[in-house]
Amino acid sequence: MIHLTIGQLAKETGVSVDTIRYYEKIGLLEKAKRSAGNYRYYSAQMLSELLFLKHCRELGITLHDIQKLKELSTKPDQTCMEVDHLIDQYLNEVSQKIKNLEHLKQDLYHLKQQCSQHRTIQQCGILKELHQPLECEHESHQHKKAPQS
Amino acid sequence: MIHLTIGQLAKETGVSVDTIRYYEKIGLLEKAKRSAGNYRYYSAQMLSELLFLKHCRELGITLHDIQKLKELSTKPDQTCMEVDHLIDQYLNEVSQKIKNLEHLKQDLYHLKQQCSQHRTIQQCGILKELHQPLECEHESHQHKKAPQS
DNA sequence: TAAAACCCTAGAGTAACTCCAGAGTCAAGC
DNA sequence: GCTTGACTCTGGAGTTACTCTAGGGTTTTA
Repeated sequence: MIHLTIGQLAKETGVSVDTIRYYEKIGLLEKAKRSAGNYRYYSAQMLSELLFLKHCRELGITLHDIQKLKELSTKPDQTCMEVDHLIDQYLNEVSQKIKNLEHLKQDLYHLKQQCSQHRTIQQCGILKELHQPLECEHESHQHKKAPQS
Repeated sequence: MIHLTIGQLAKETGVSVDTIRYYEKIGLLEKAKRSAGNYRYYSAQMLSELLFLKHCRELGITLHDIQKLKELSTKPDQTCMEVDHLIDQYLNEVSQKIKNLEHLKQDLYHLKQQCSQHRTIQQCGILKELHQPLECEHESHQHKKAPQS
């Protein structure tokens, strides 16, 4: 019978202690059992649950959508169209993000060309260019939202 | 002499009213002059400042780094090595993000193959797979951080 | 003169954590 | 038995870059 403390679970899964407590707090992870001293402890089942969460997160699935997946899991006889659809959505999003980033890369590259080292700020082509509308080869680009770090 | 209200400035630049006020609050944009009725109003100079901000954001430059760029701008005789370096950093980041997303896309695509429509949740290959470690062709991938939406 | 359209402020909310202080618990060594 | 260090607990604040709300004032238009 596995019986892990939260620190051990964290090590085992690569998910931080804080994050595990956070998942519990928002109800994404079942409330852990407690020892006499009020420490959380975890079974193999919980470990596997947490790994599921982790894999989903690595795929960029939001906590909200993970919740949806978990709810779907409780209805074993429904078709999995919805699951399929959700993954499709993420595929589209990722493809779109890649496109936007490629544009961004072009723009940044173009910007970089404007300035070589050993000039002064006053002559800096980069700063000059940033004060103008961007107008590179791909005129019609619109990365509506700047990517979050 | 241009004399724009905040709403007009927002329309002109495509930056929301809330965002403009936010930039002022955090000191990224100079405090606007006020009319008798306490309305902000803006000159052509301010408009151009805001466009600079906007272009930077479109390139994914953080507010913190935009501040840095502005500070550098006030030292016209320094070399622009730092500016160059900053843009380089963003180029690297963007390239790395693209790589990670390409991996992600592979993973999601692989996942999608696991399930065709018209199965039940119980048989769903996607959900099954999410409960296992991901192990696709590119064994050694590590998108350390899931991409933010 | 009244309504619609605009503007003001302060503060809360968003996602998904991360970090902190202050306190309790546990195992090992002396 | 006691101390020390490593671990755990809680509640709450901080992060980024906004966005939204409530509750009010101002300006413009009909």
